Amino acid sequence: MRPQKAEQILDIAERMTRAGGYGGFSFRDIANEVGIKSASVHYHFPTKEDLGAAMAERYTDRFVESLGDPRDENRTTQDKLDAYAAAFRHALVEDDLMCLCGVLGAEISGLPERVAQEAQRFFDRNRDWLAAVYEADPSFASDEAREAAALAMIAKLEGAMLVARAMDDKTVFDRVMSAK
Amino acid sequence: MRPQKAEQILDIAERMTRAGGYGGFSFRDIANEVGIKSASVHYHFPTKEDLGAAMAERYTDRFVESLGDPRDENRTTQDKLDAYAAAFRHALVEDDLMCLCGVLGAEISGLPERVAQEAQRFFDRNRDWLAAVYEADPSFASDEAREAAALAMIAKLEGAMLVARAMDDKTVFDRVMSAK
DNA sequence: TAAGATCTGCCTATCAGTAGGTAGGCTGCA
DNA sequence: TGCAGCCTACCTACTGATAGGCAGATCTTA
Repeated sequence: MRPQKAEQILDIAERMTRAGGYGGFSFRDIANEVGIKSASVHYHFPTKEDLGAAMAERYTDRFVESLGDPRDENRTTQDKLDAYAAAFRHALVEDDLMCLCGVLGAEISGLPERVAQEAQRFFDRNRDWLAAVYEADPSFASDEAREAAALAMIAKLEGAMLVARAMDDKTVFDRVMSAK
Repeated sequence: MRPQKAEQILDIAERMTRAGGYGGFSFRDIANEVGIKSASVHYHFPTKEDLGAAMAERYTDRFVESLGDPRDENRTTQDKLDAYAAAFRHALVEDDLMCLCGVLGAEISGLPERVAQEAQRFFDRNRDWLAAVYEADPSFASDEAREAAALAMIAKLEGAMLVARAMDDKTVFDRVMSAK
């Protein structure tokens, strides 16, 4: 288990990053909010890259874990897909923030290596989860088709979040998701 | 007309922003590449907000202008939509960069006001262009339906770009766009 | 069980580097 | 002569990061 203070630091860094990107937080910003000095933040996370990678790793693990088992036979495929979309919707509407790895993905070539790797892992894990869900759908004939559908679903959701935030209109998300 | 040097400055700022976000360029970065001093960049664009807003404005104007007339009767609806998707594809594959306003949209709450406004204008203009294209499609019964379809198209394209870059795999874009 | 050693979590102080931004001067061209 | 365009030189504020120290908890061992 990570110390409570470290979790608190990650909470704040995550919120600031989801609002303004990887450059949107500094060790001093975080320290001020936690109520410690910036040098003490370095005690928990030696470098900004360490902090960024830990933040993205935790986000991905939590997110994928919240989705549950993609092969759970007690839930329909549609239920799982609805729950998947609801996870994104929650991040946008409840948190009033962008998806962390969506933000990081947008500025990926400006990120430290390990942060970029963790951001990439989010999308790999999401694709795998959705592709596993689609295994129960006989209308998909191949792994390639399932993977393409998975990527399309992720893209639509990330895009819907991004556009909703950019246009400063959260109804955009629902309109995109229910468009024919 | 803007002086040639100012255009060059915007070119470099745009490329750097599309790679690493609004925080991904500095006046010094740009000055070094242009071959002048950072103080001279301030001569052309007094503040970073001025530069950022001009960059986003130029990007939007060029992009929308390249799309042509959405009500042009010499082109089919499908042709126009294909050309629209191709414009995004070009930005990703040819430039090897994210959409400028996609990046800005992702970090929108951390942007200076006028830059955020220009980013928003990109999406407004795109929505209007697509909605106008859909006017020729009788399967859309209302302005609301056309607007929803327009937003869904933008979201899918921005999302496809974002995911393709985050996963460091440009084939993702085509797979998303051709998924059933 | 007492004494010493070590660990945790924070502090102060400071660093070199970079950020955006400004004042004022030089140069060459219309 | 005037001004566009660039320069030098500088500013303040902030960046991530490091060194060294200190109080208190915890562990070790004689």
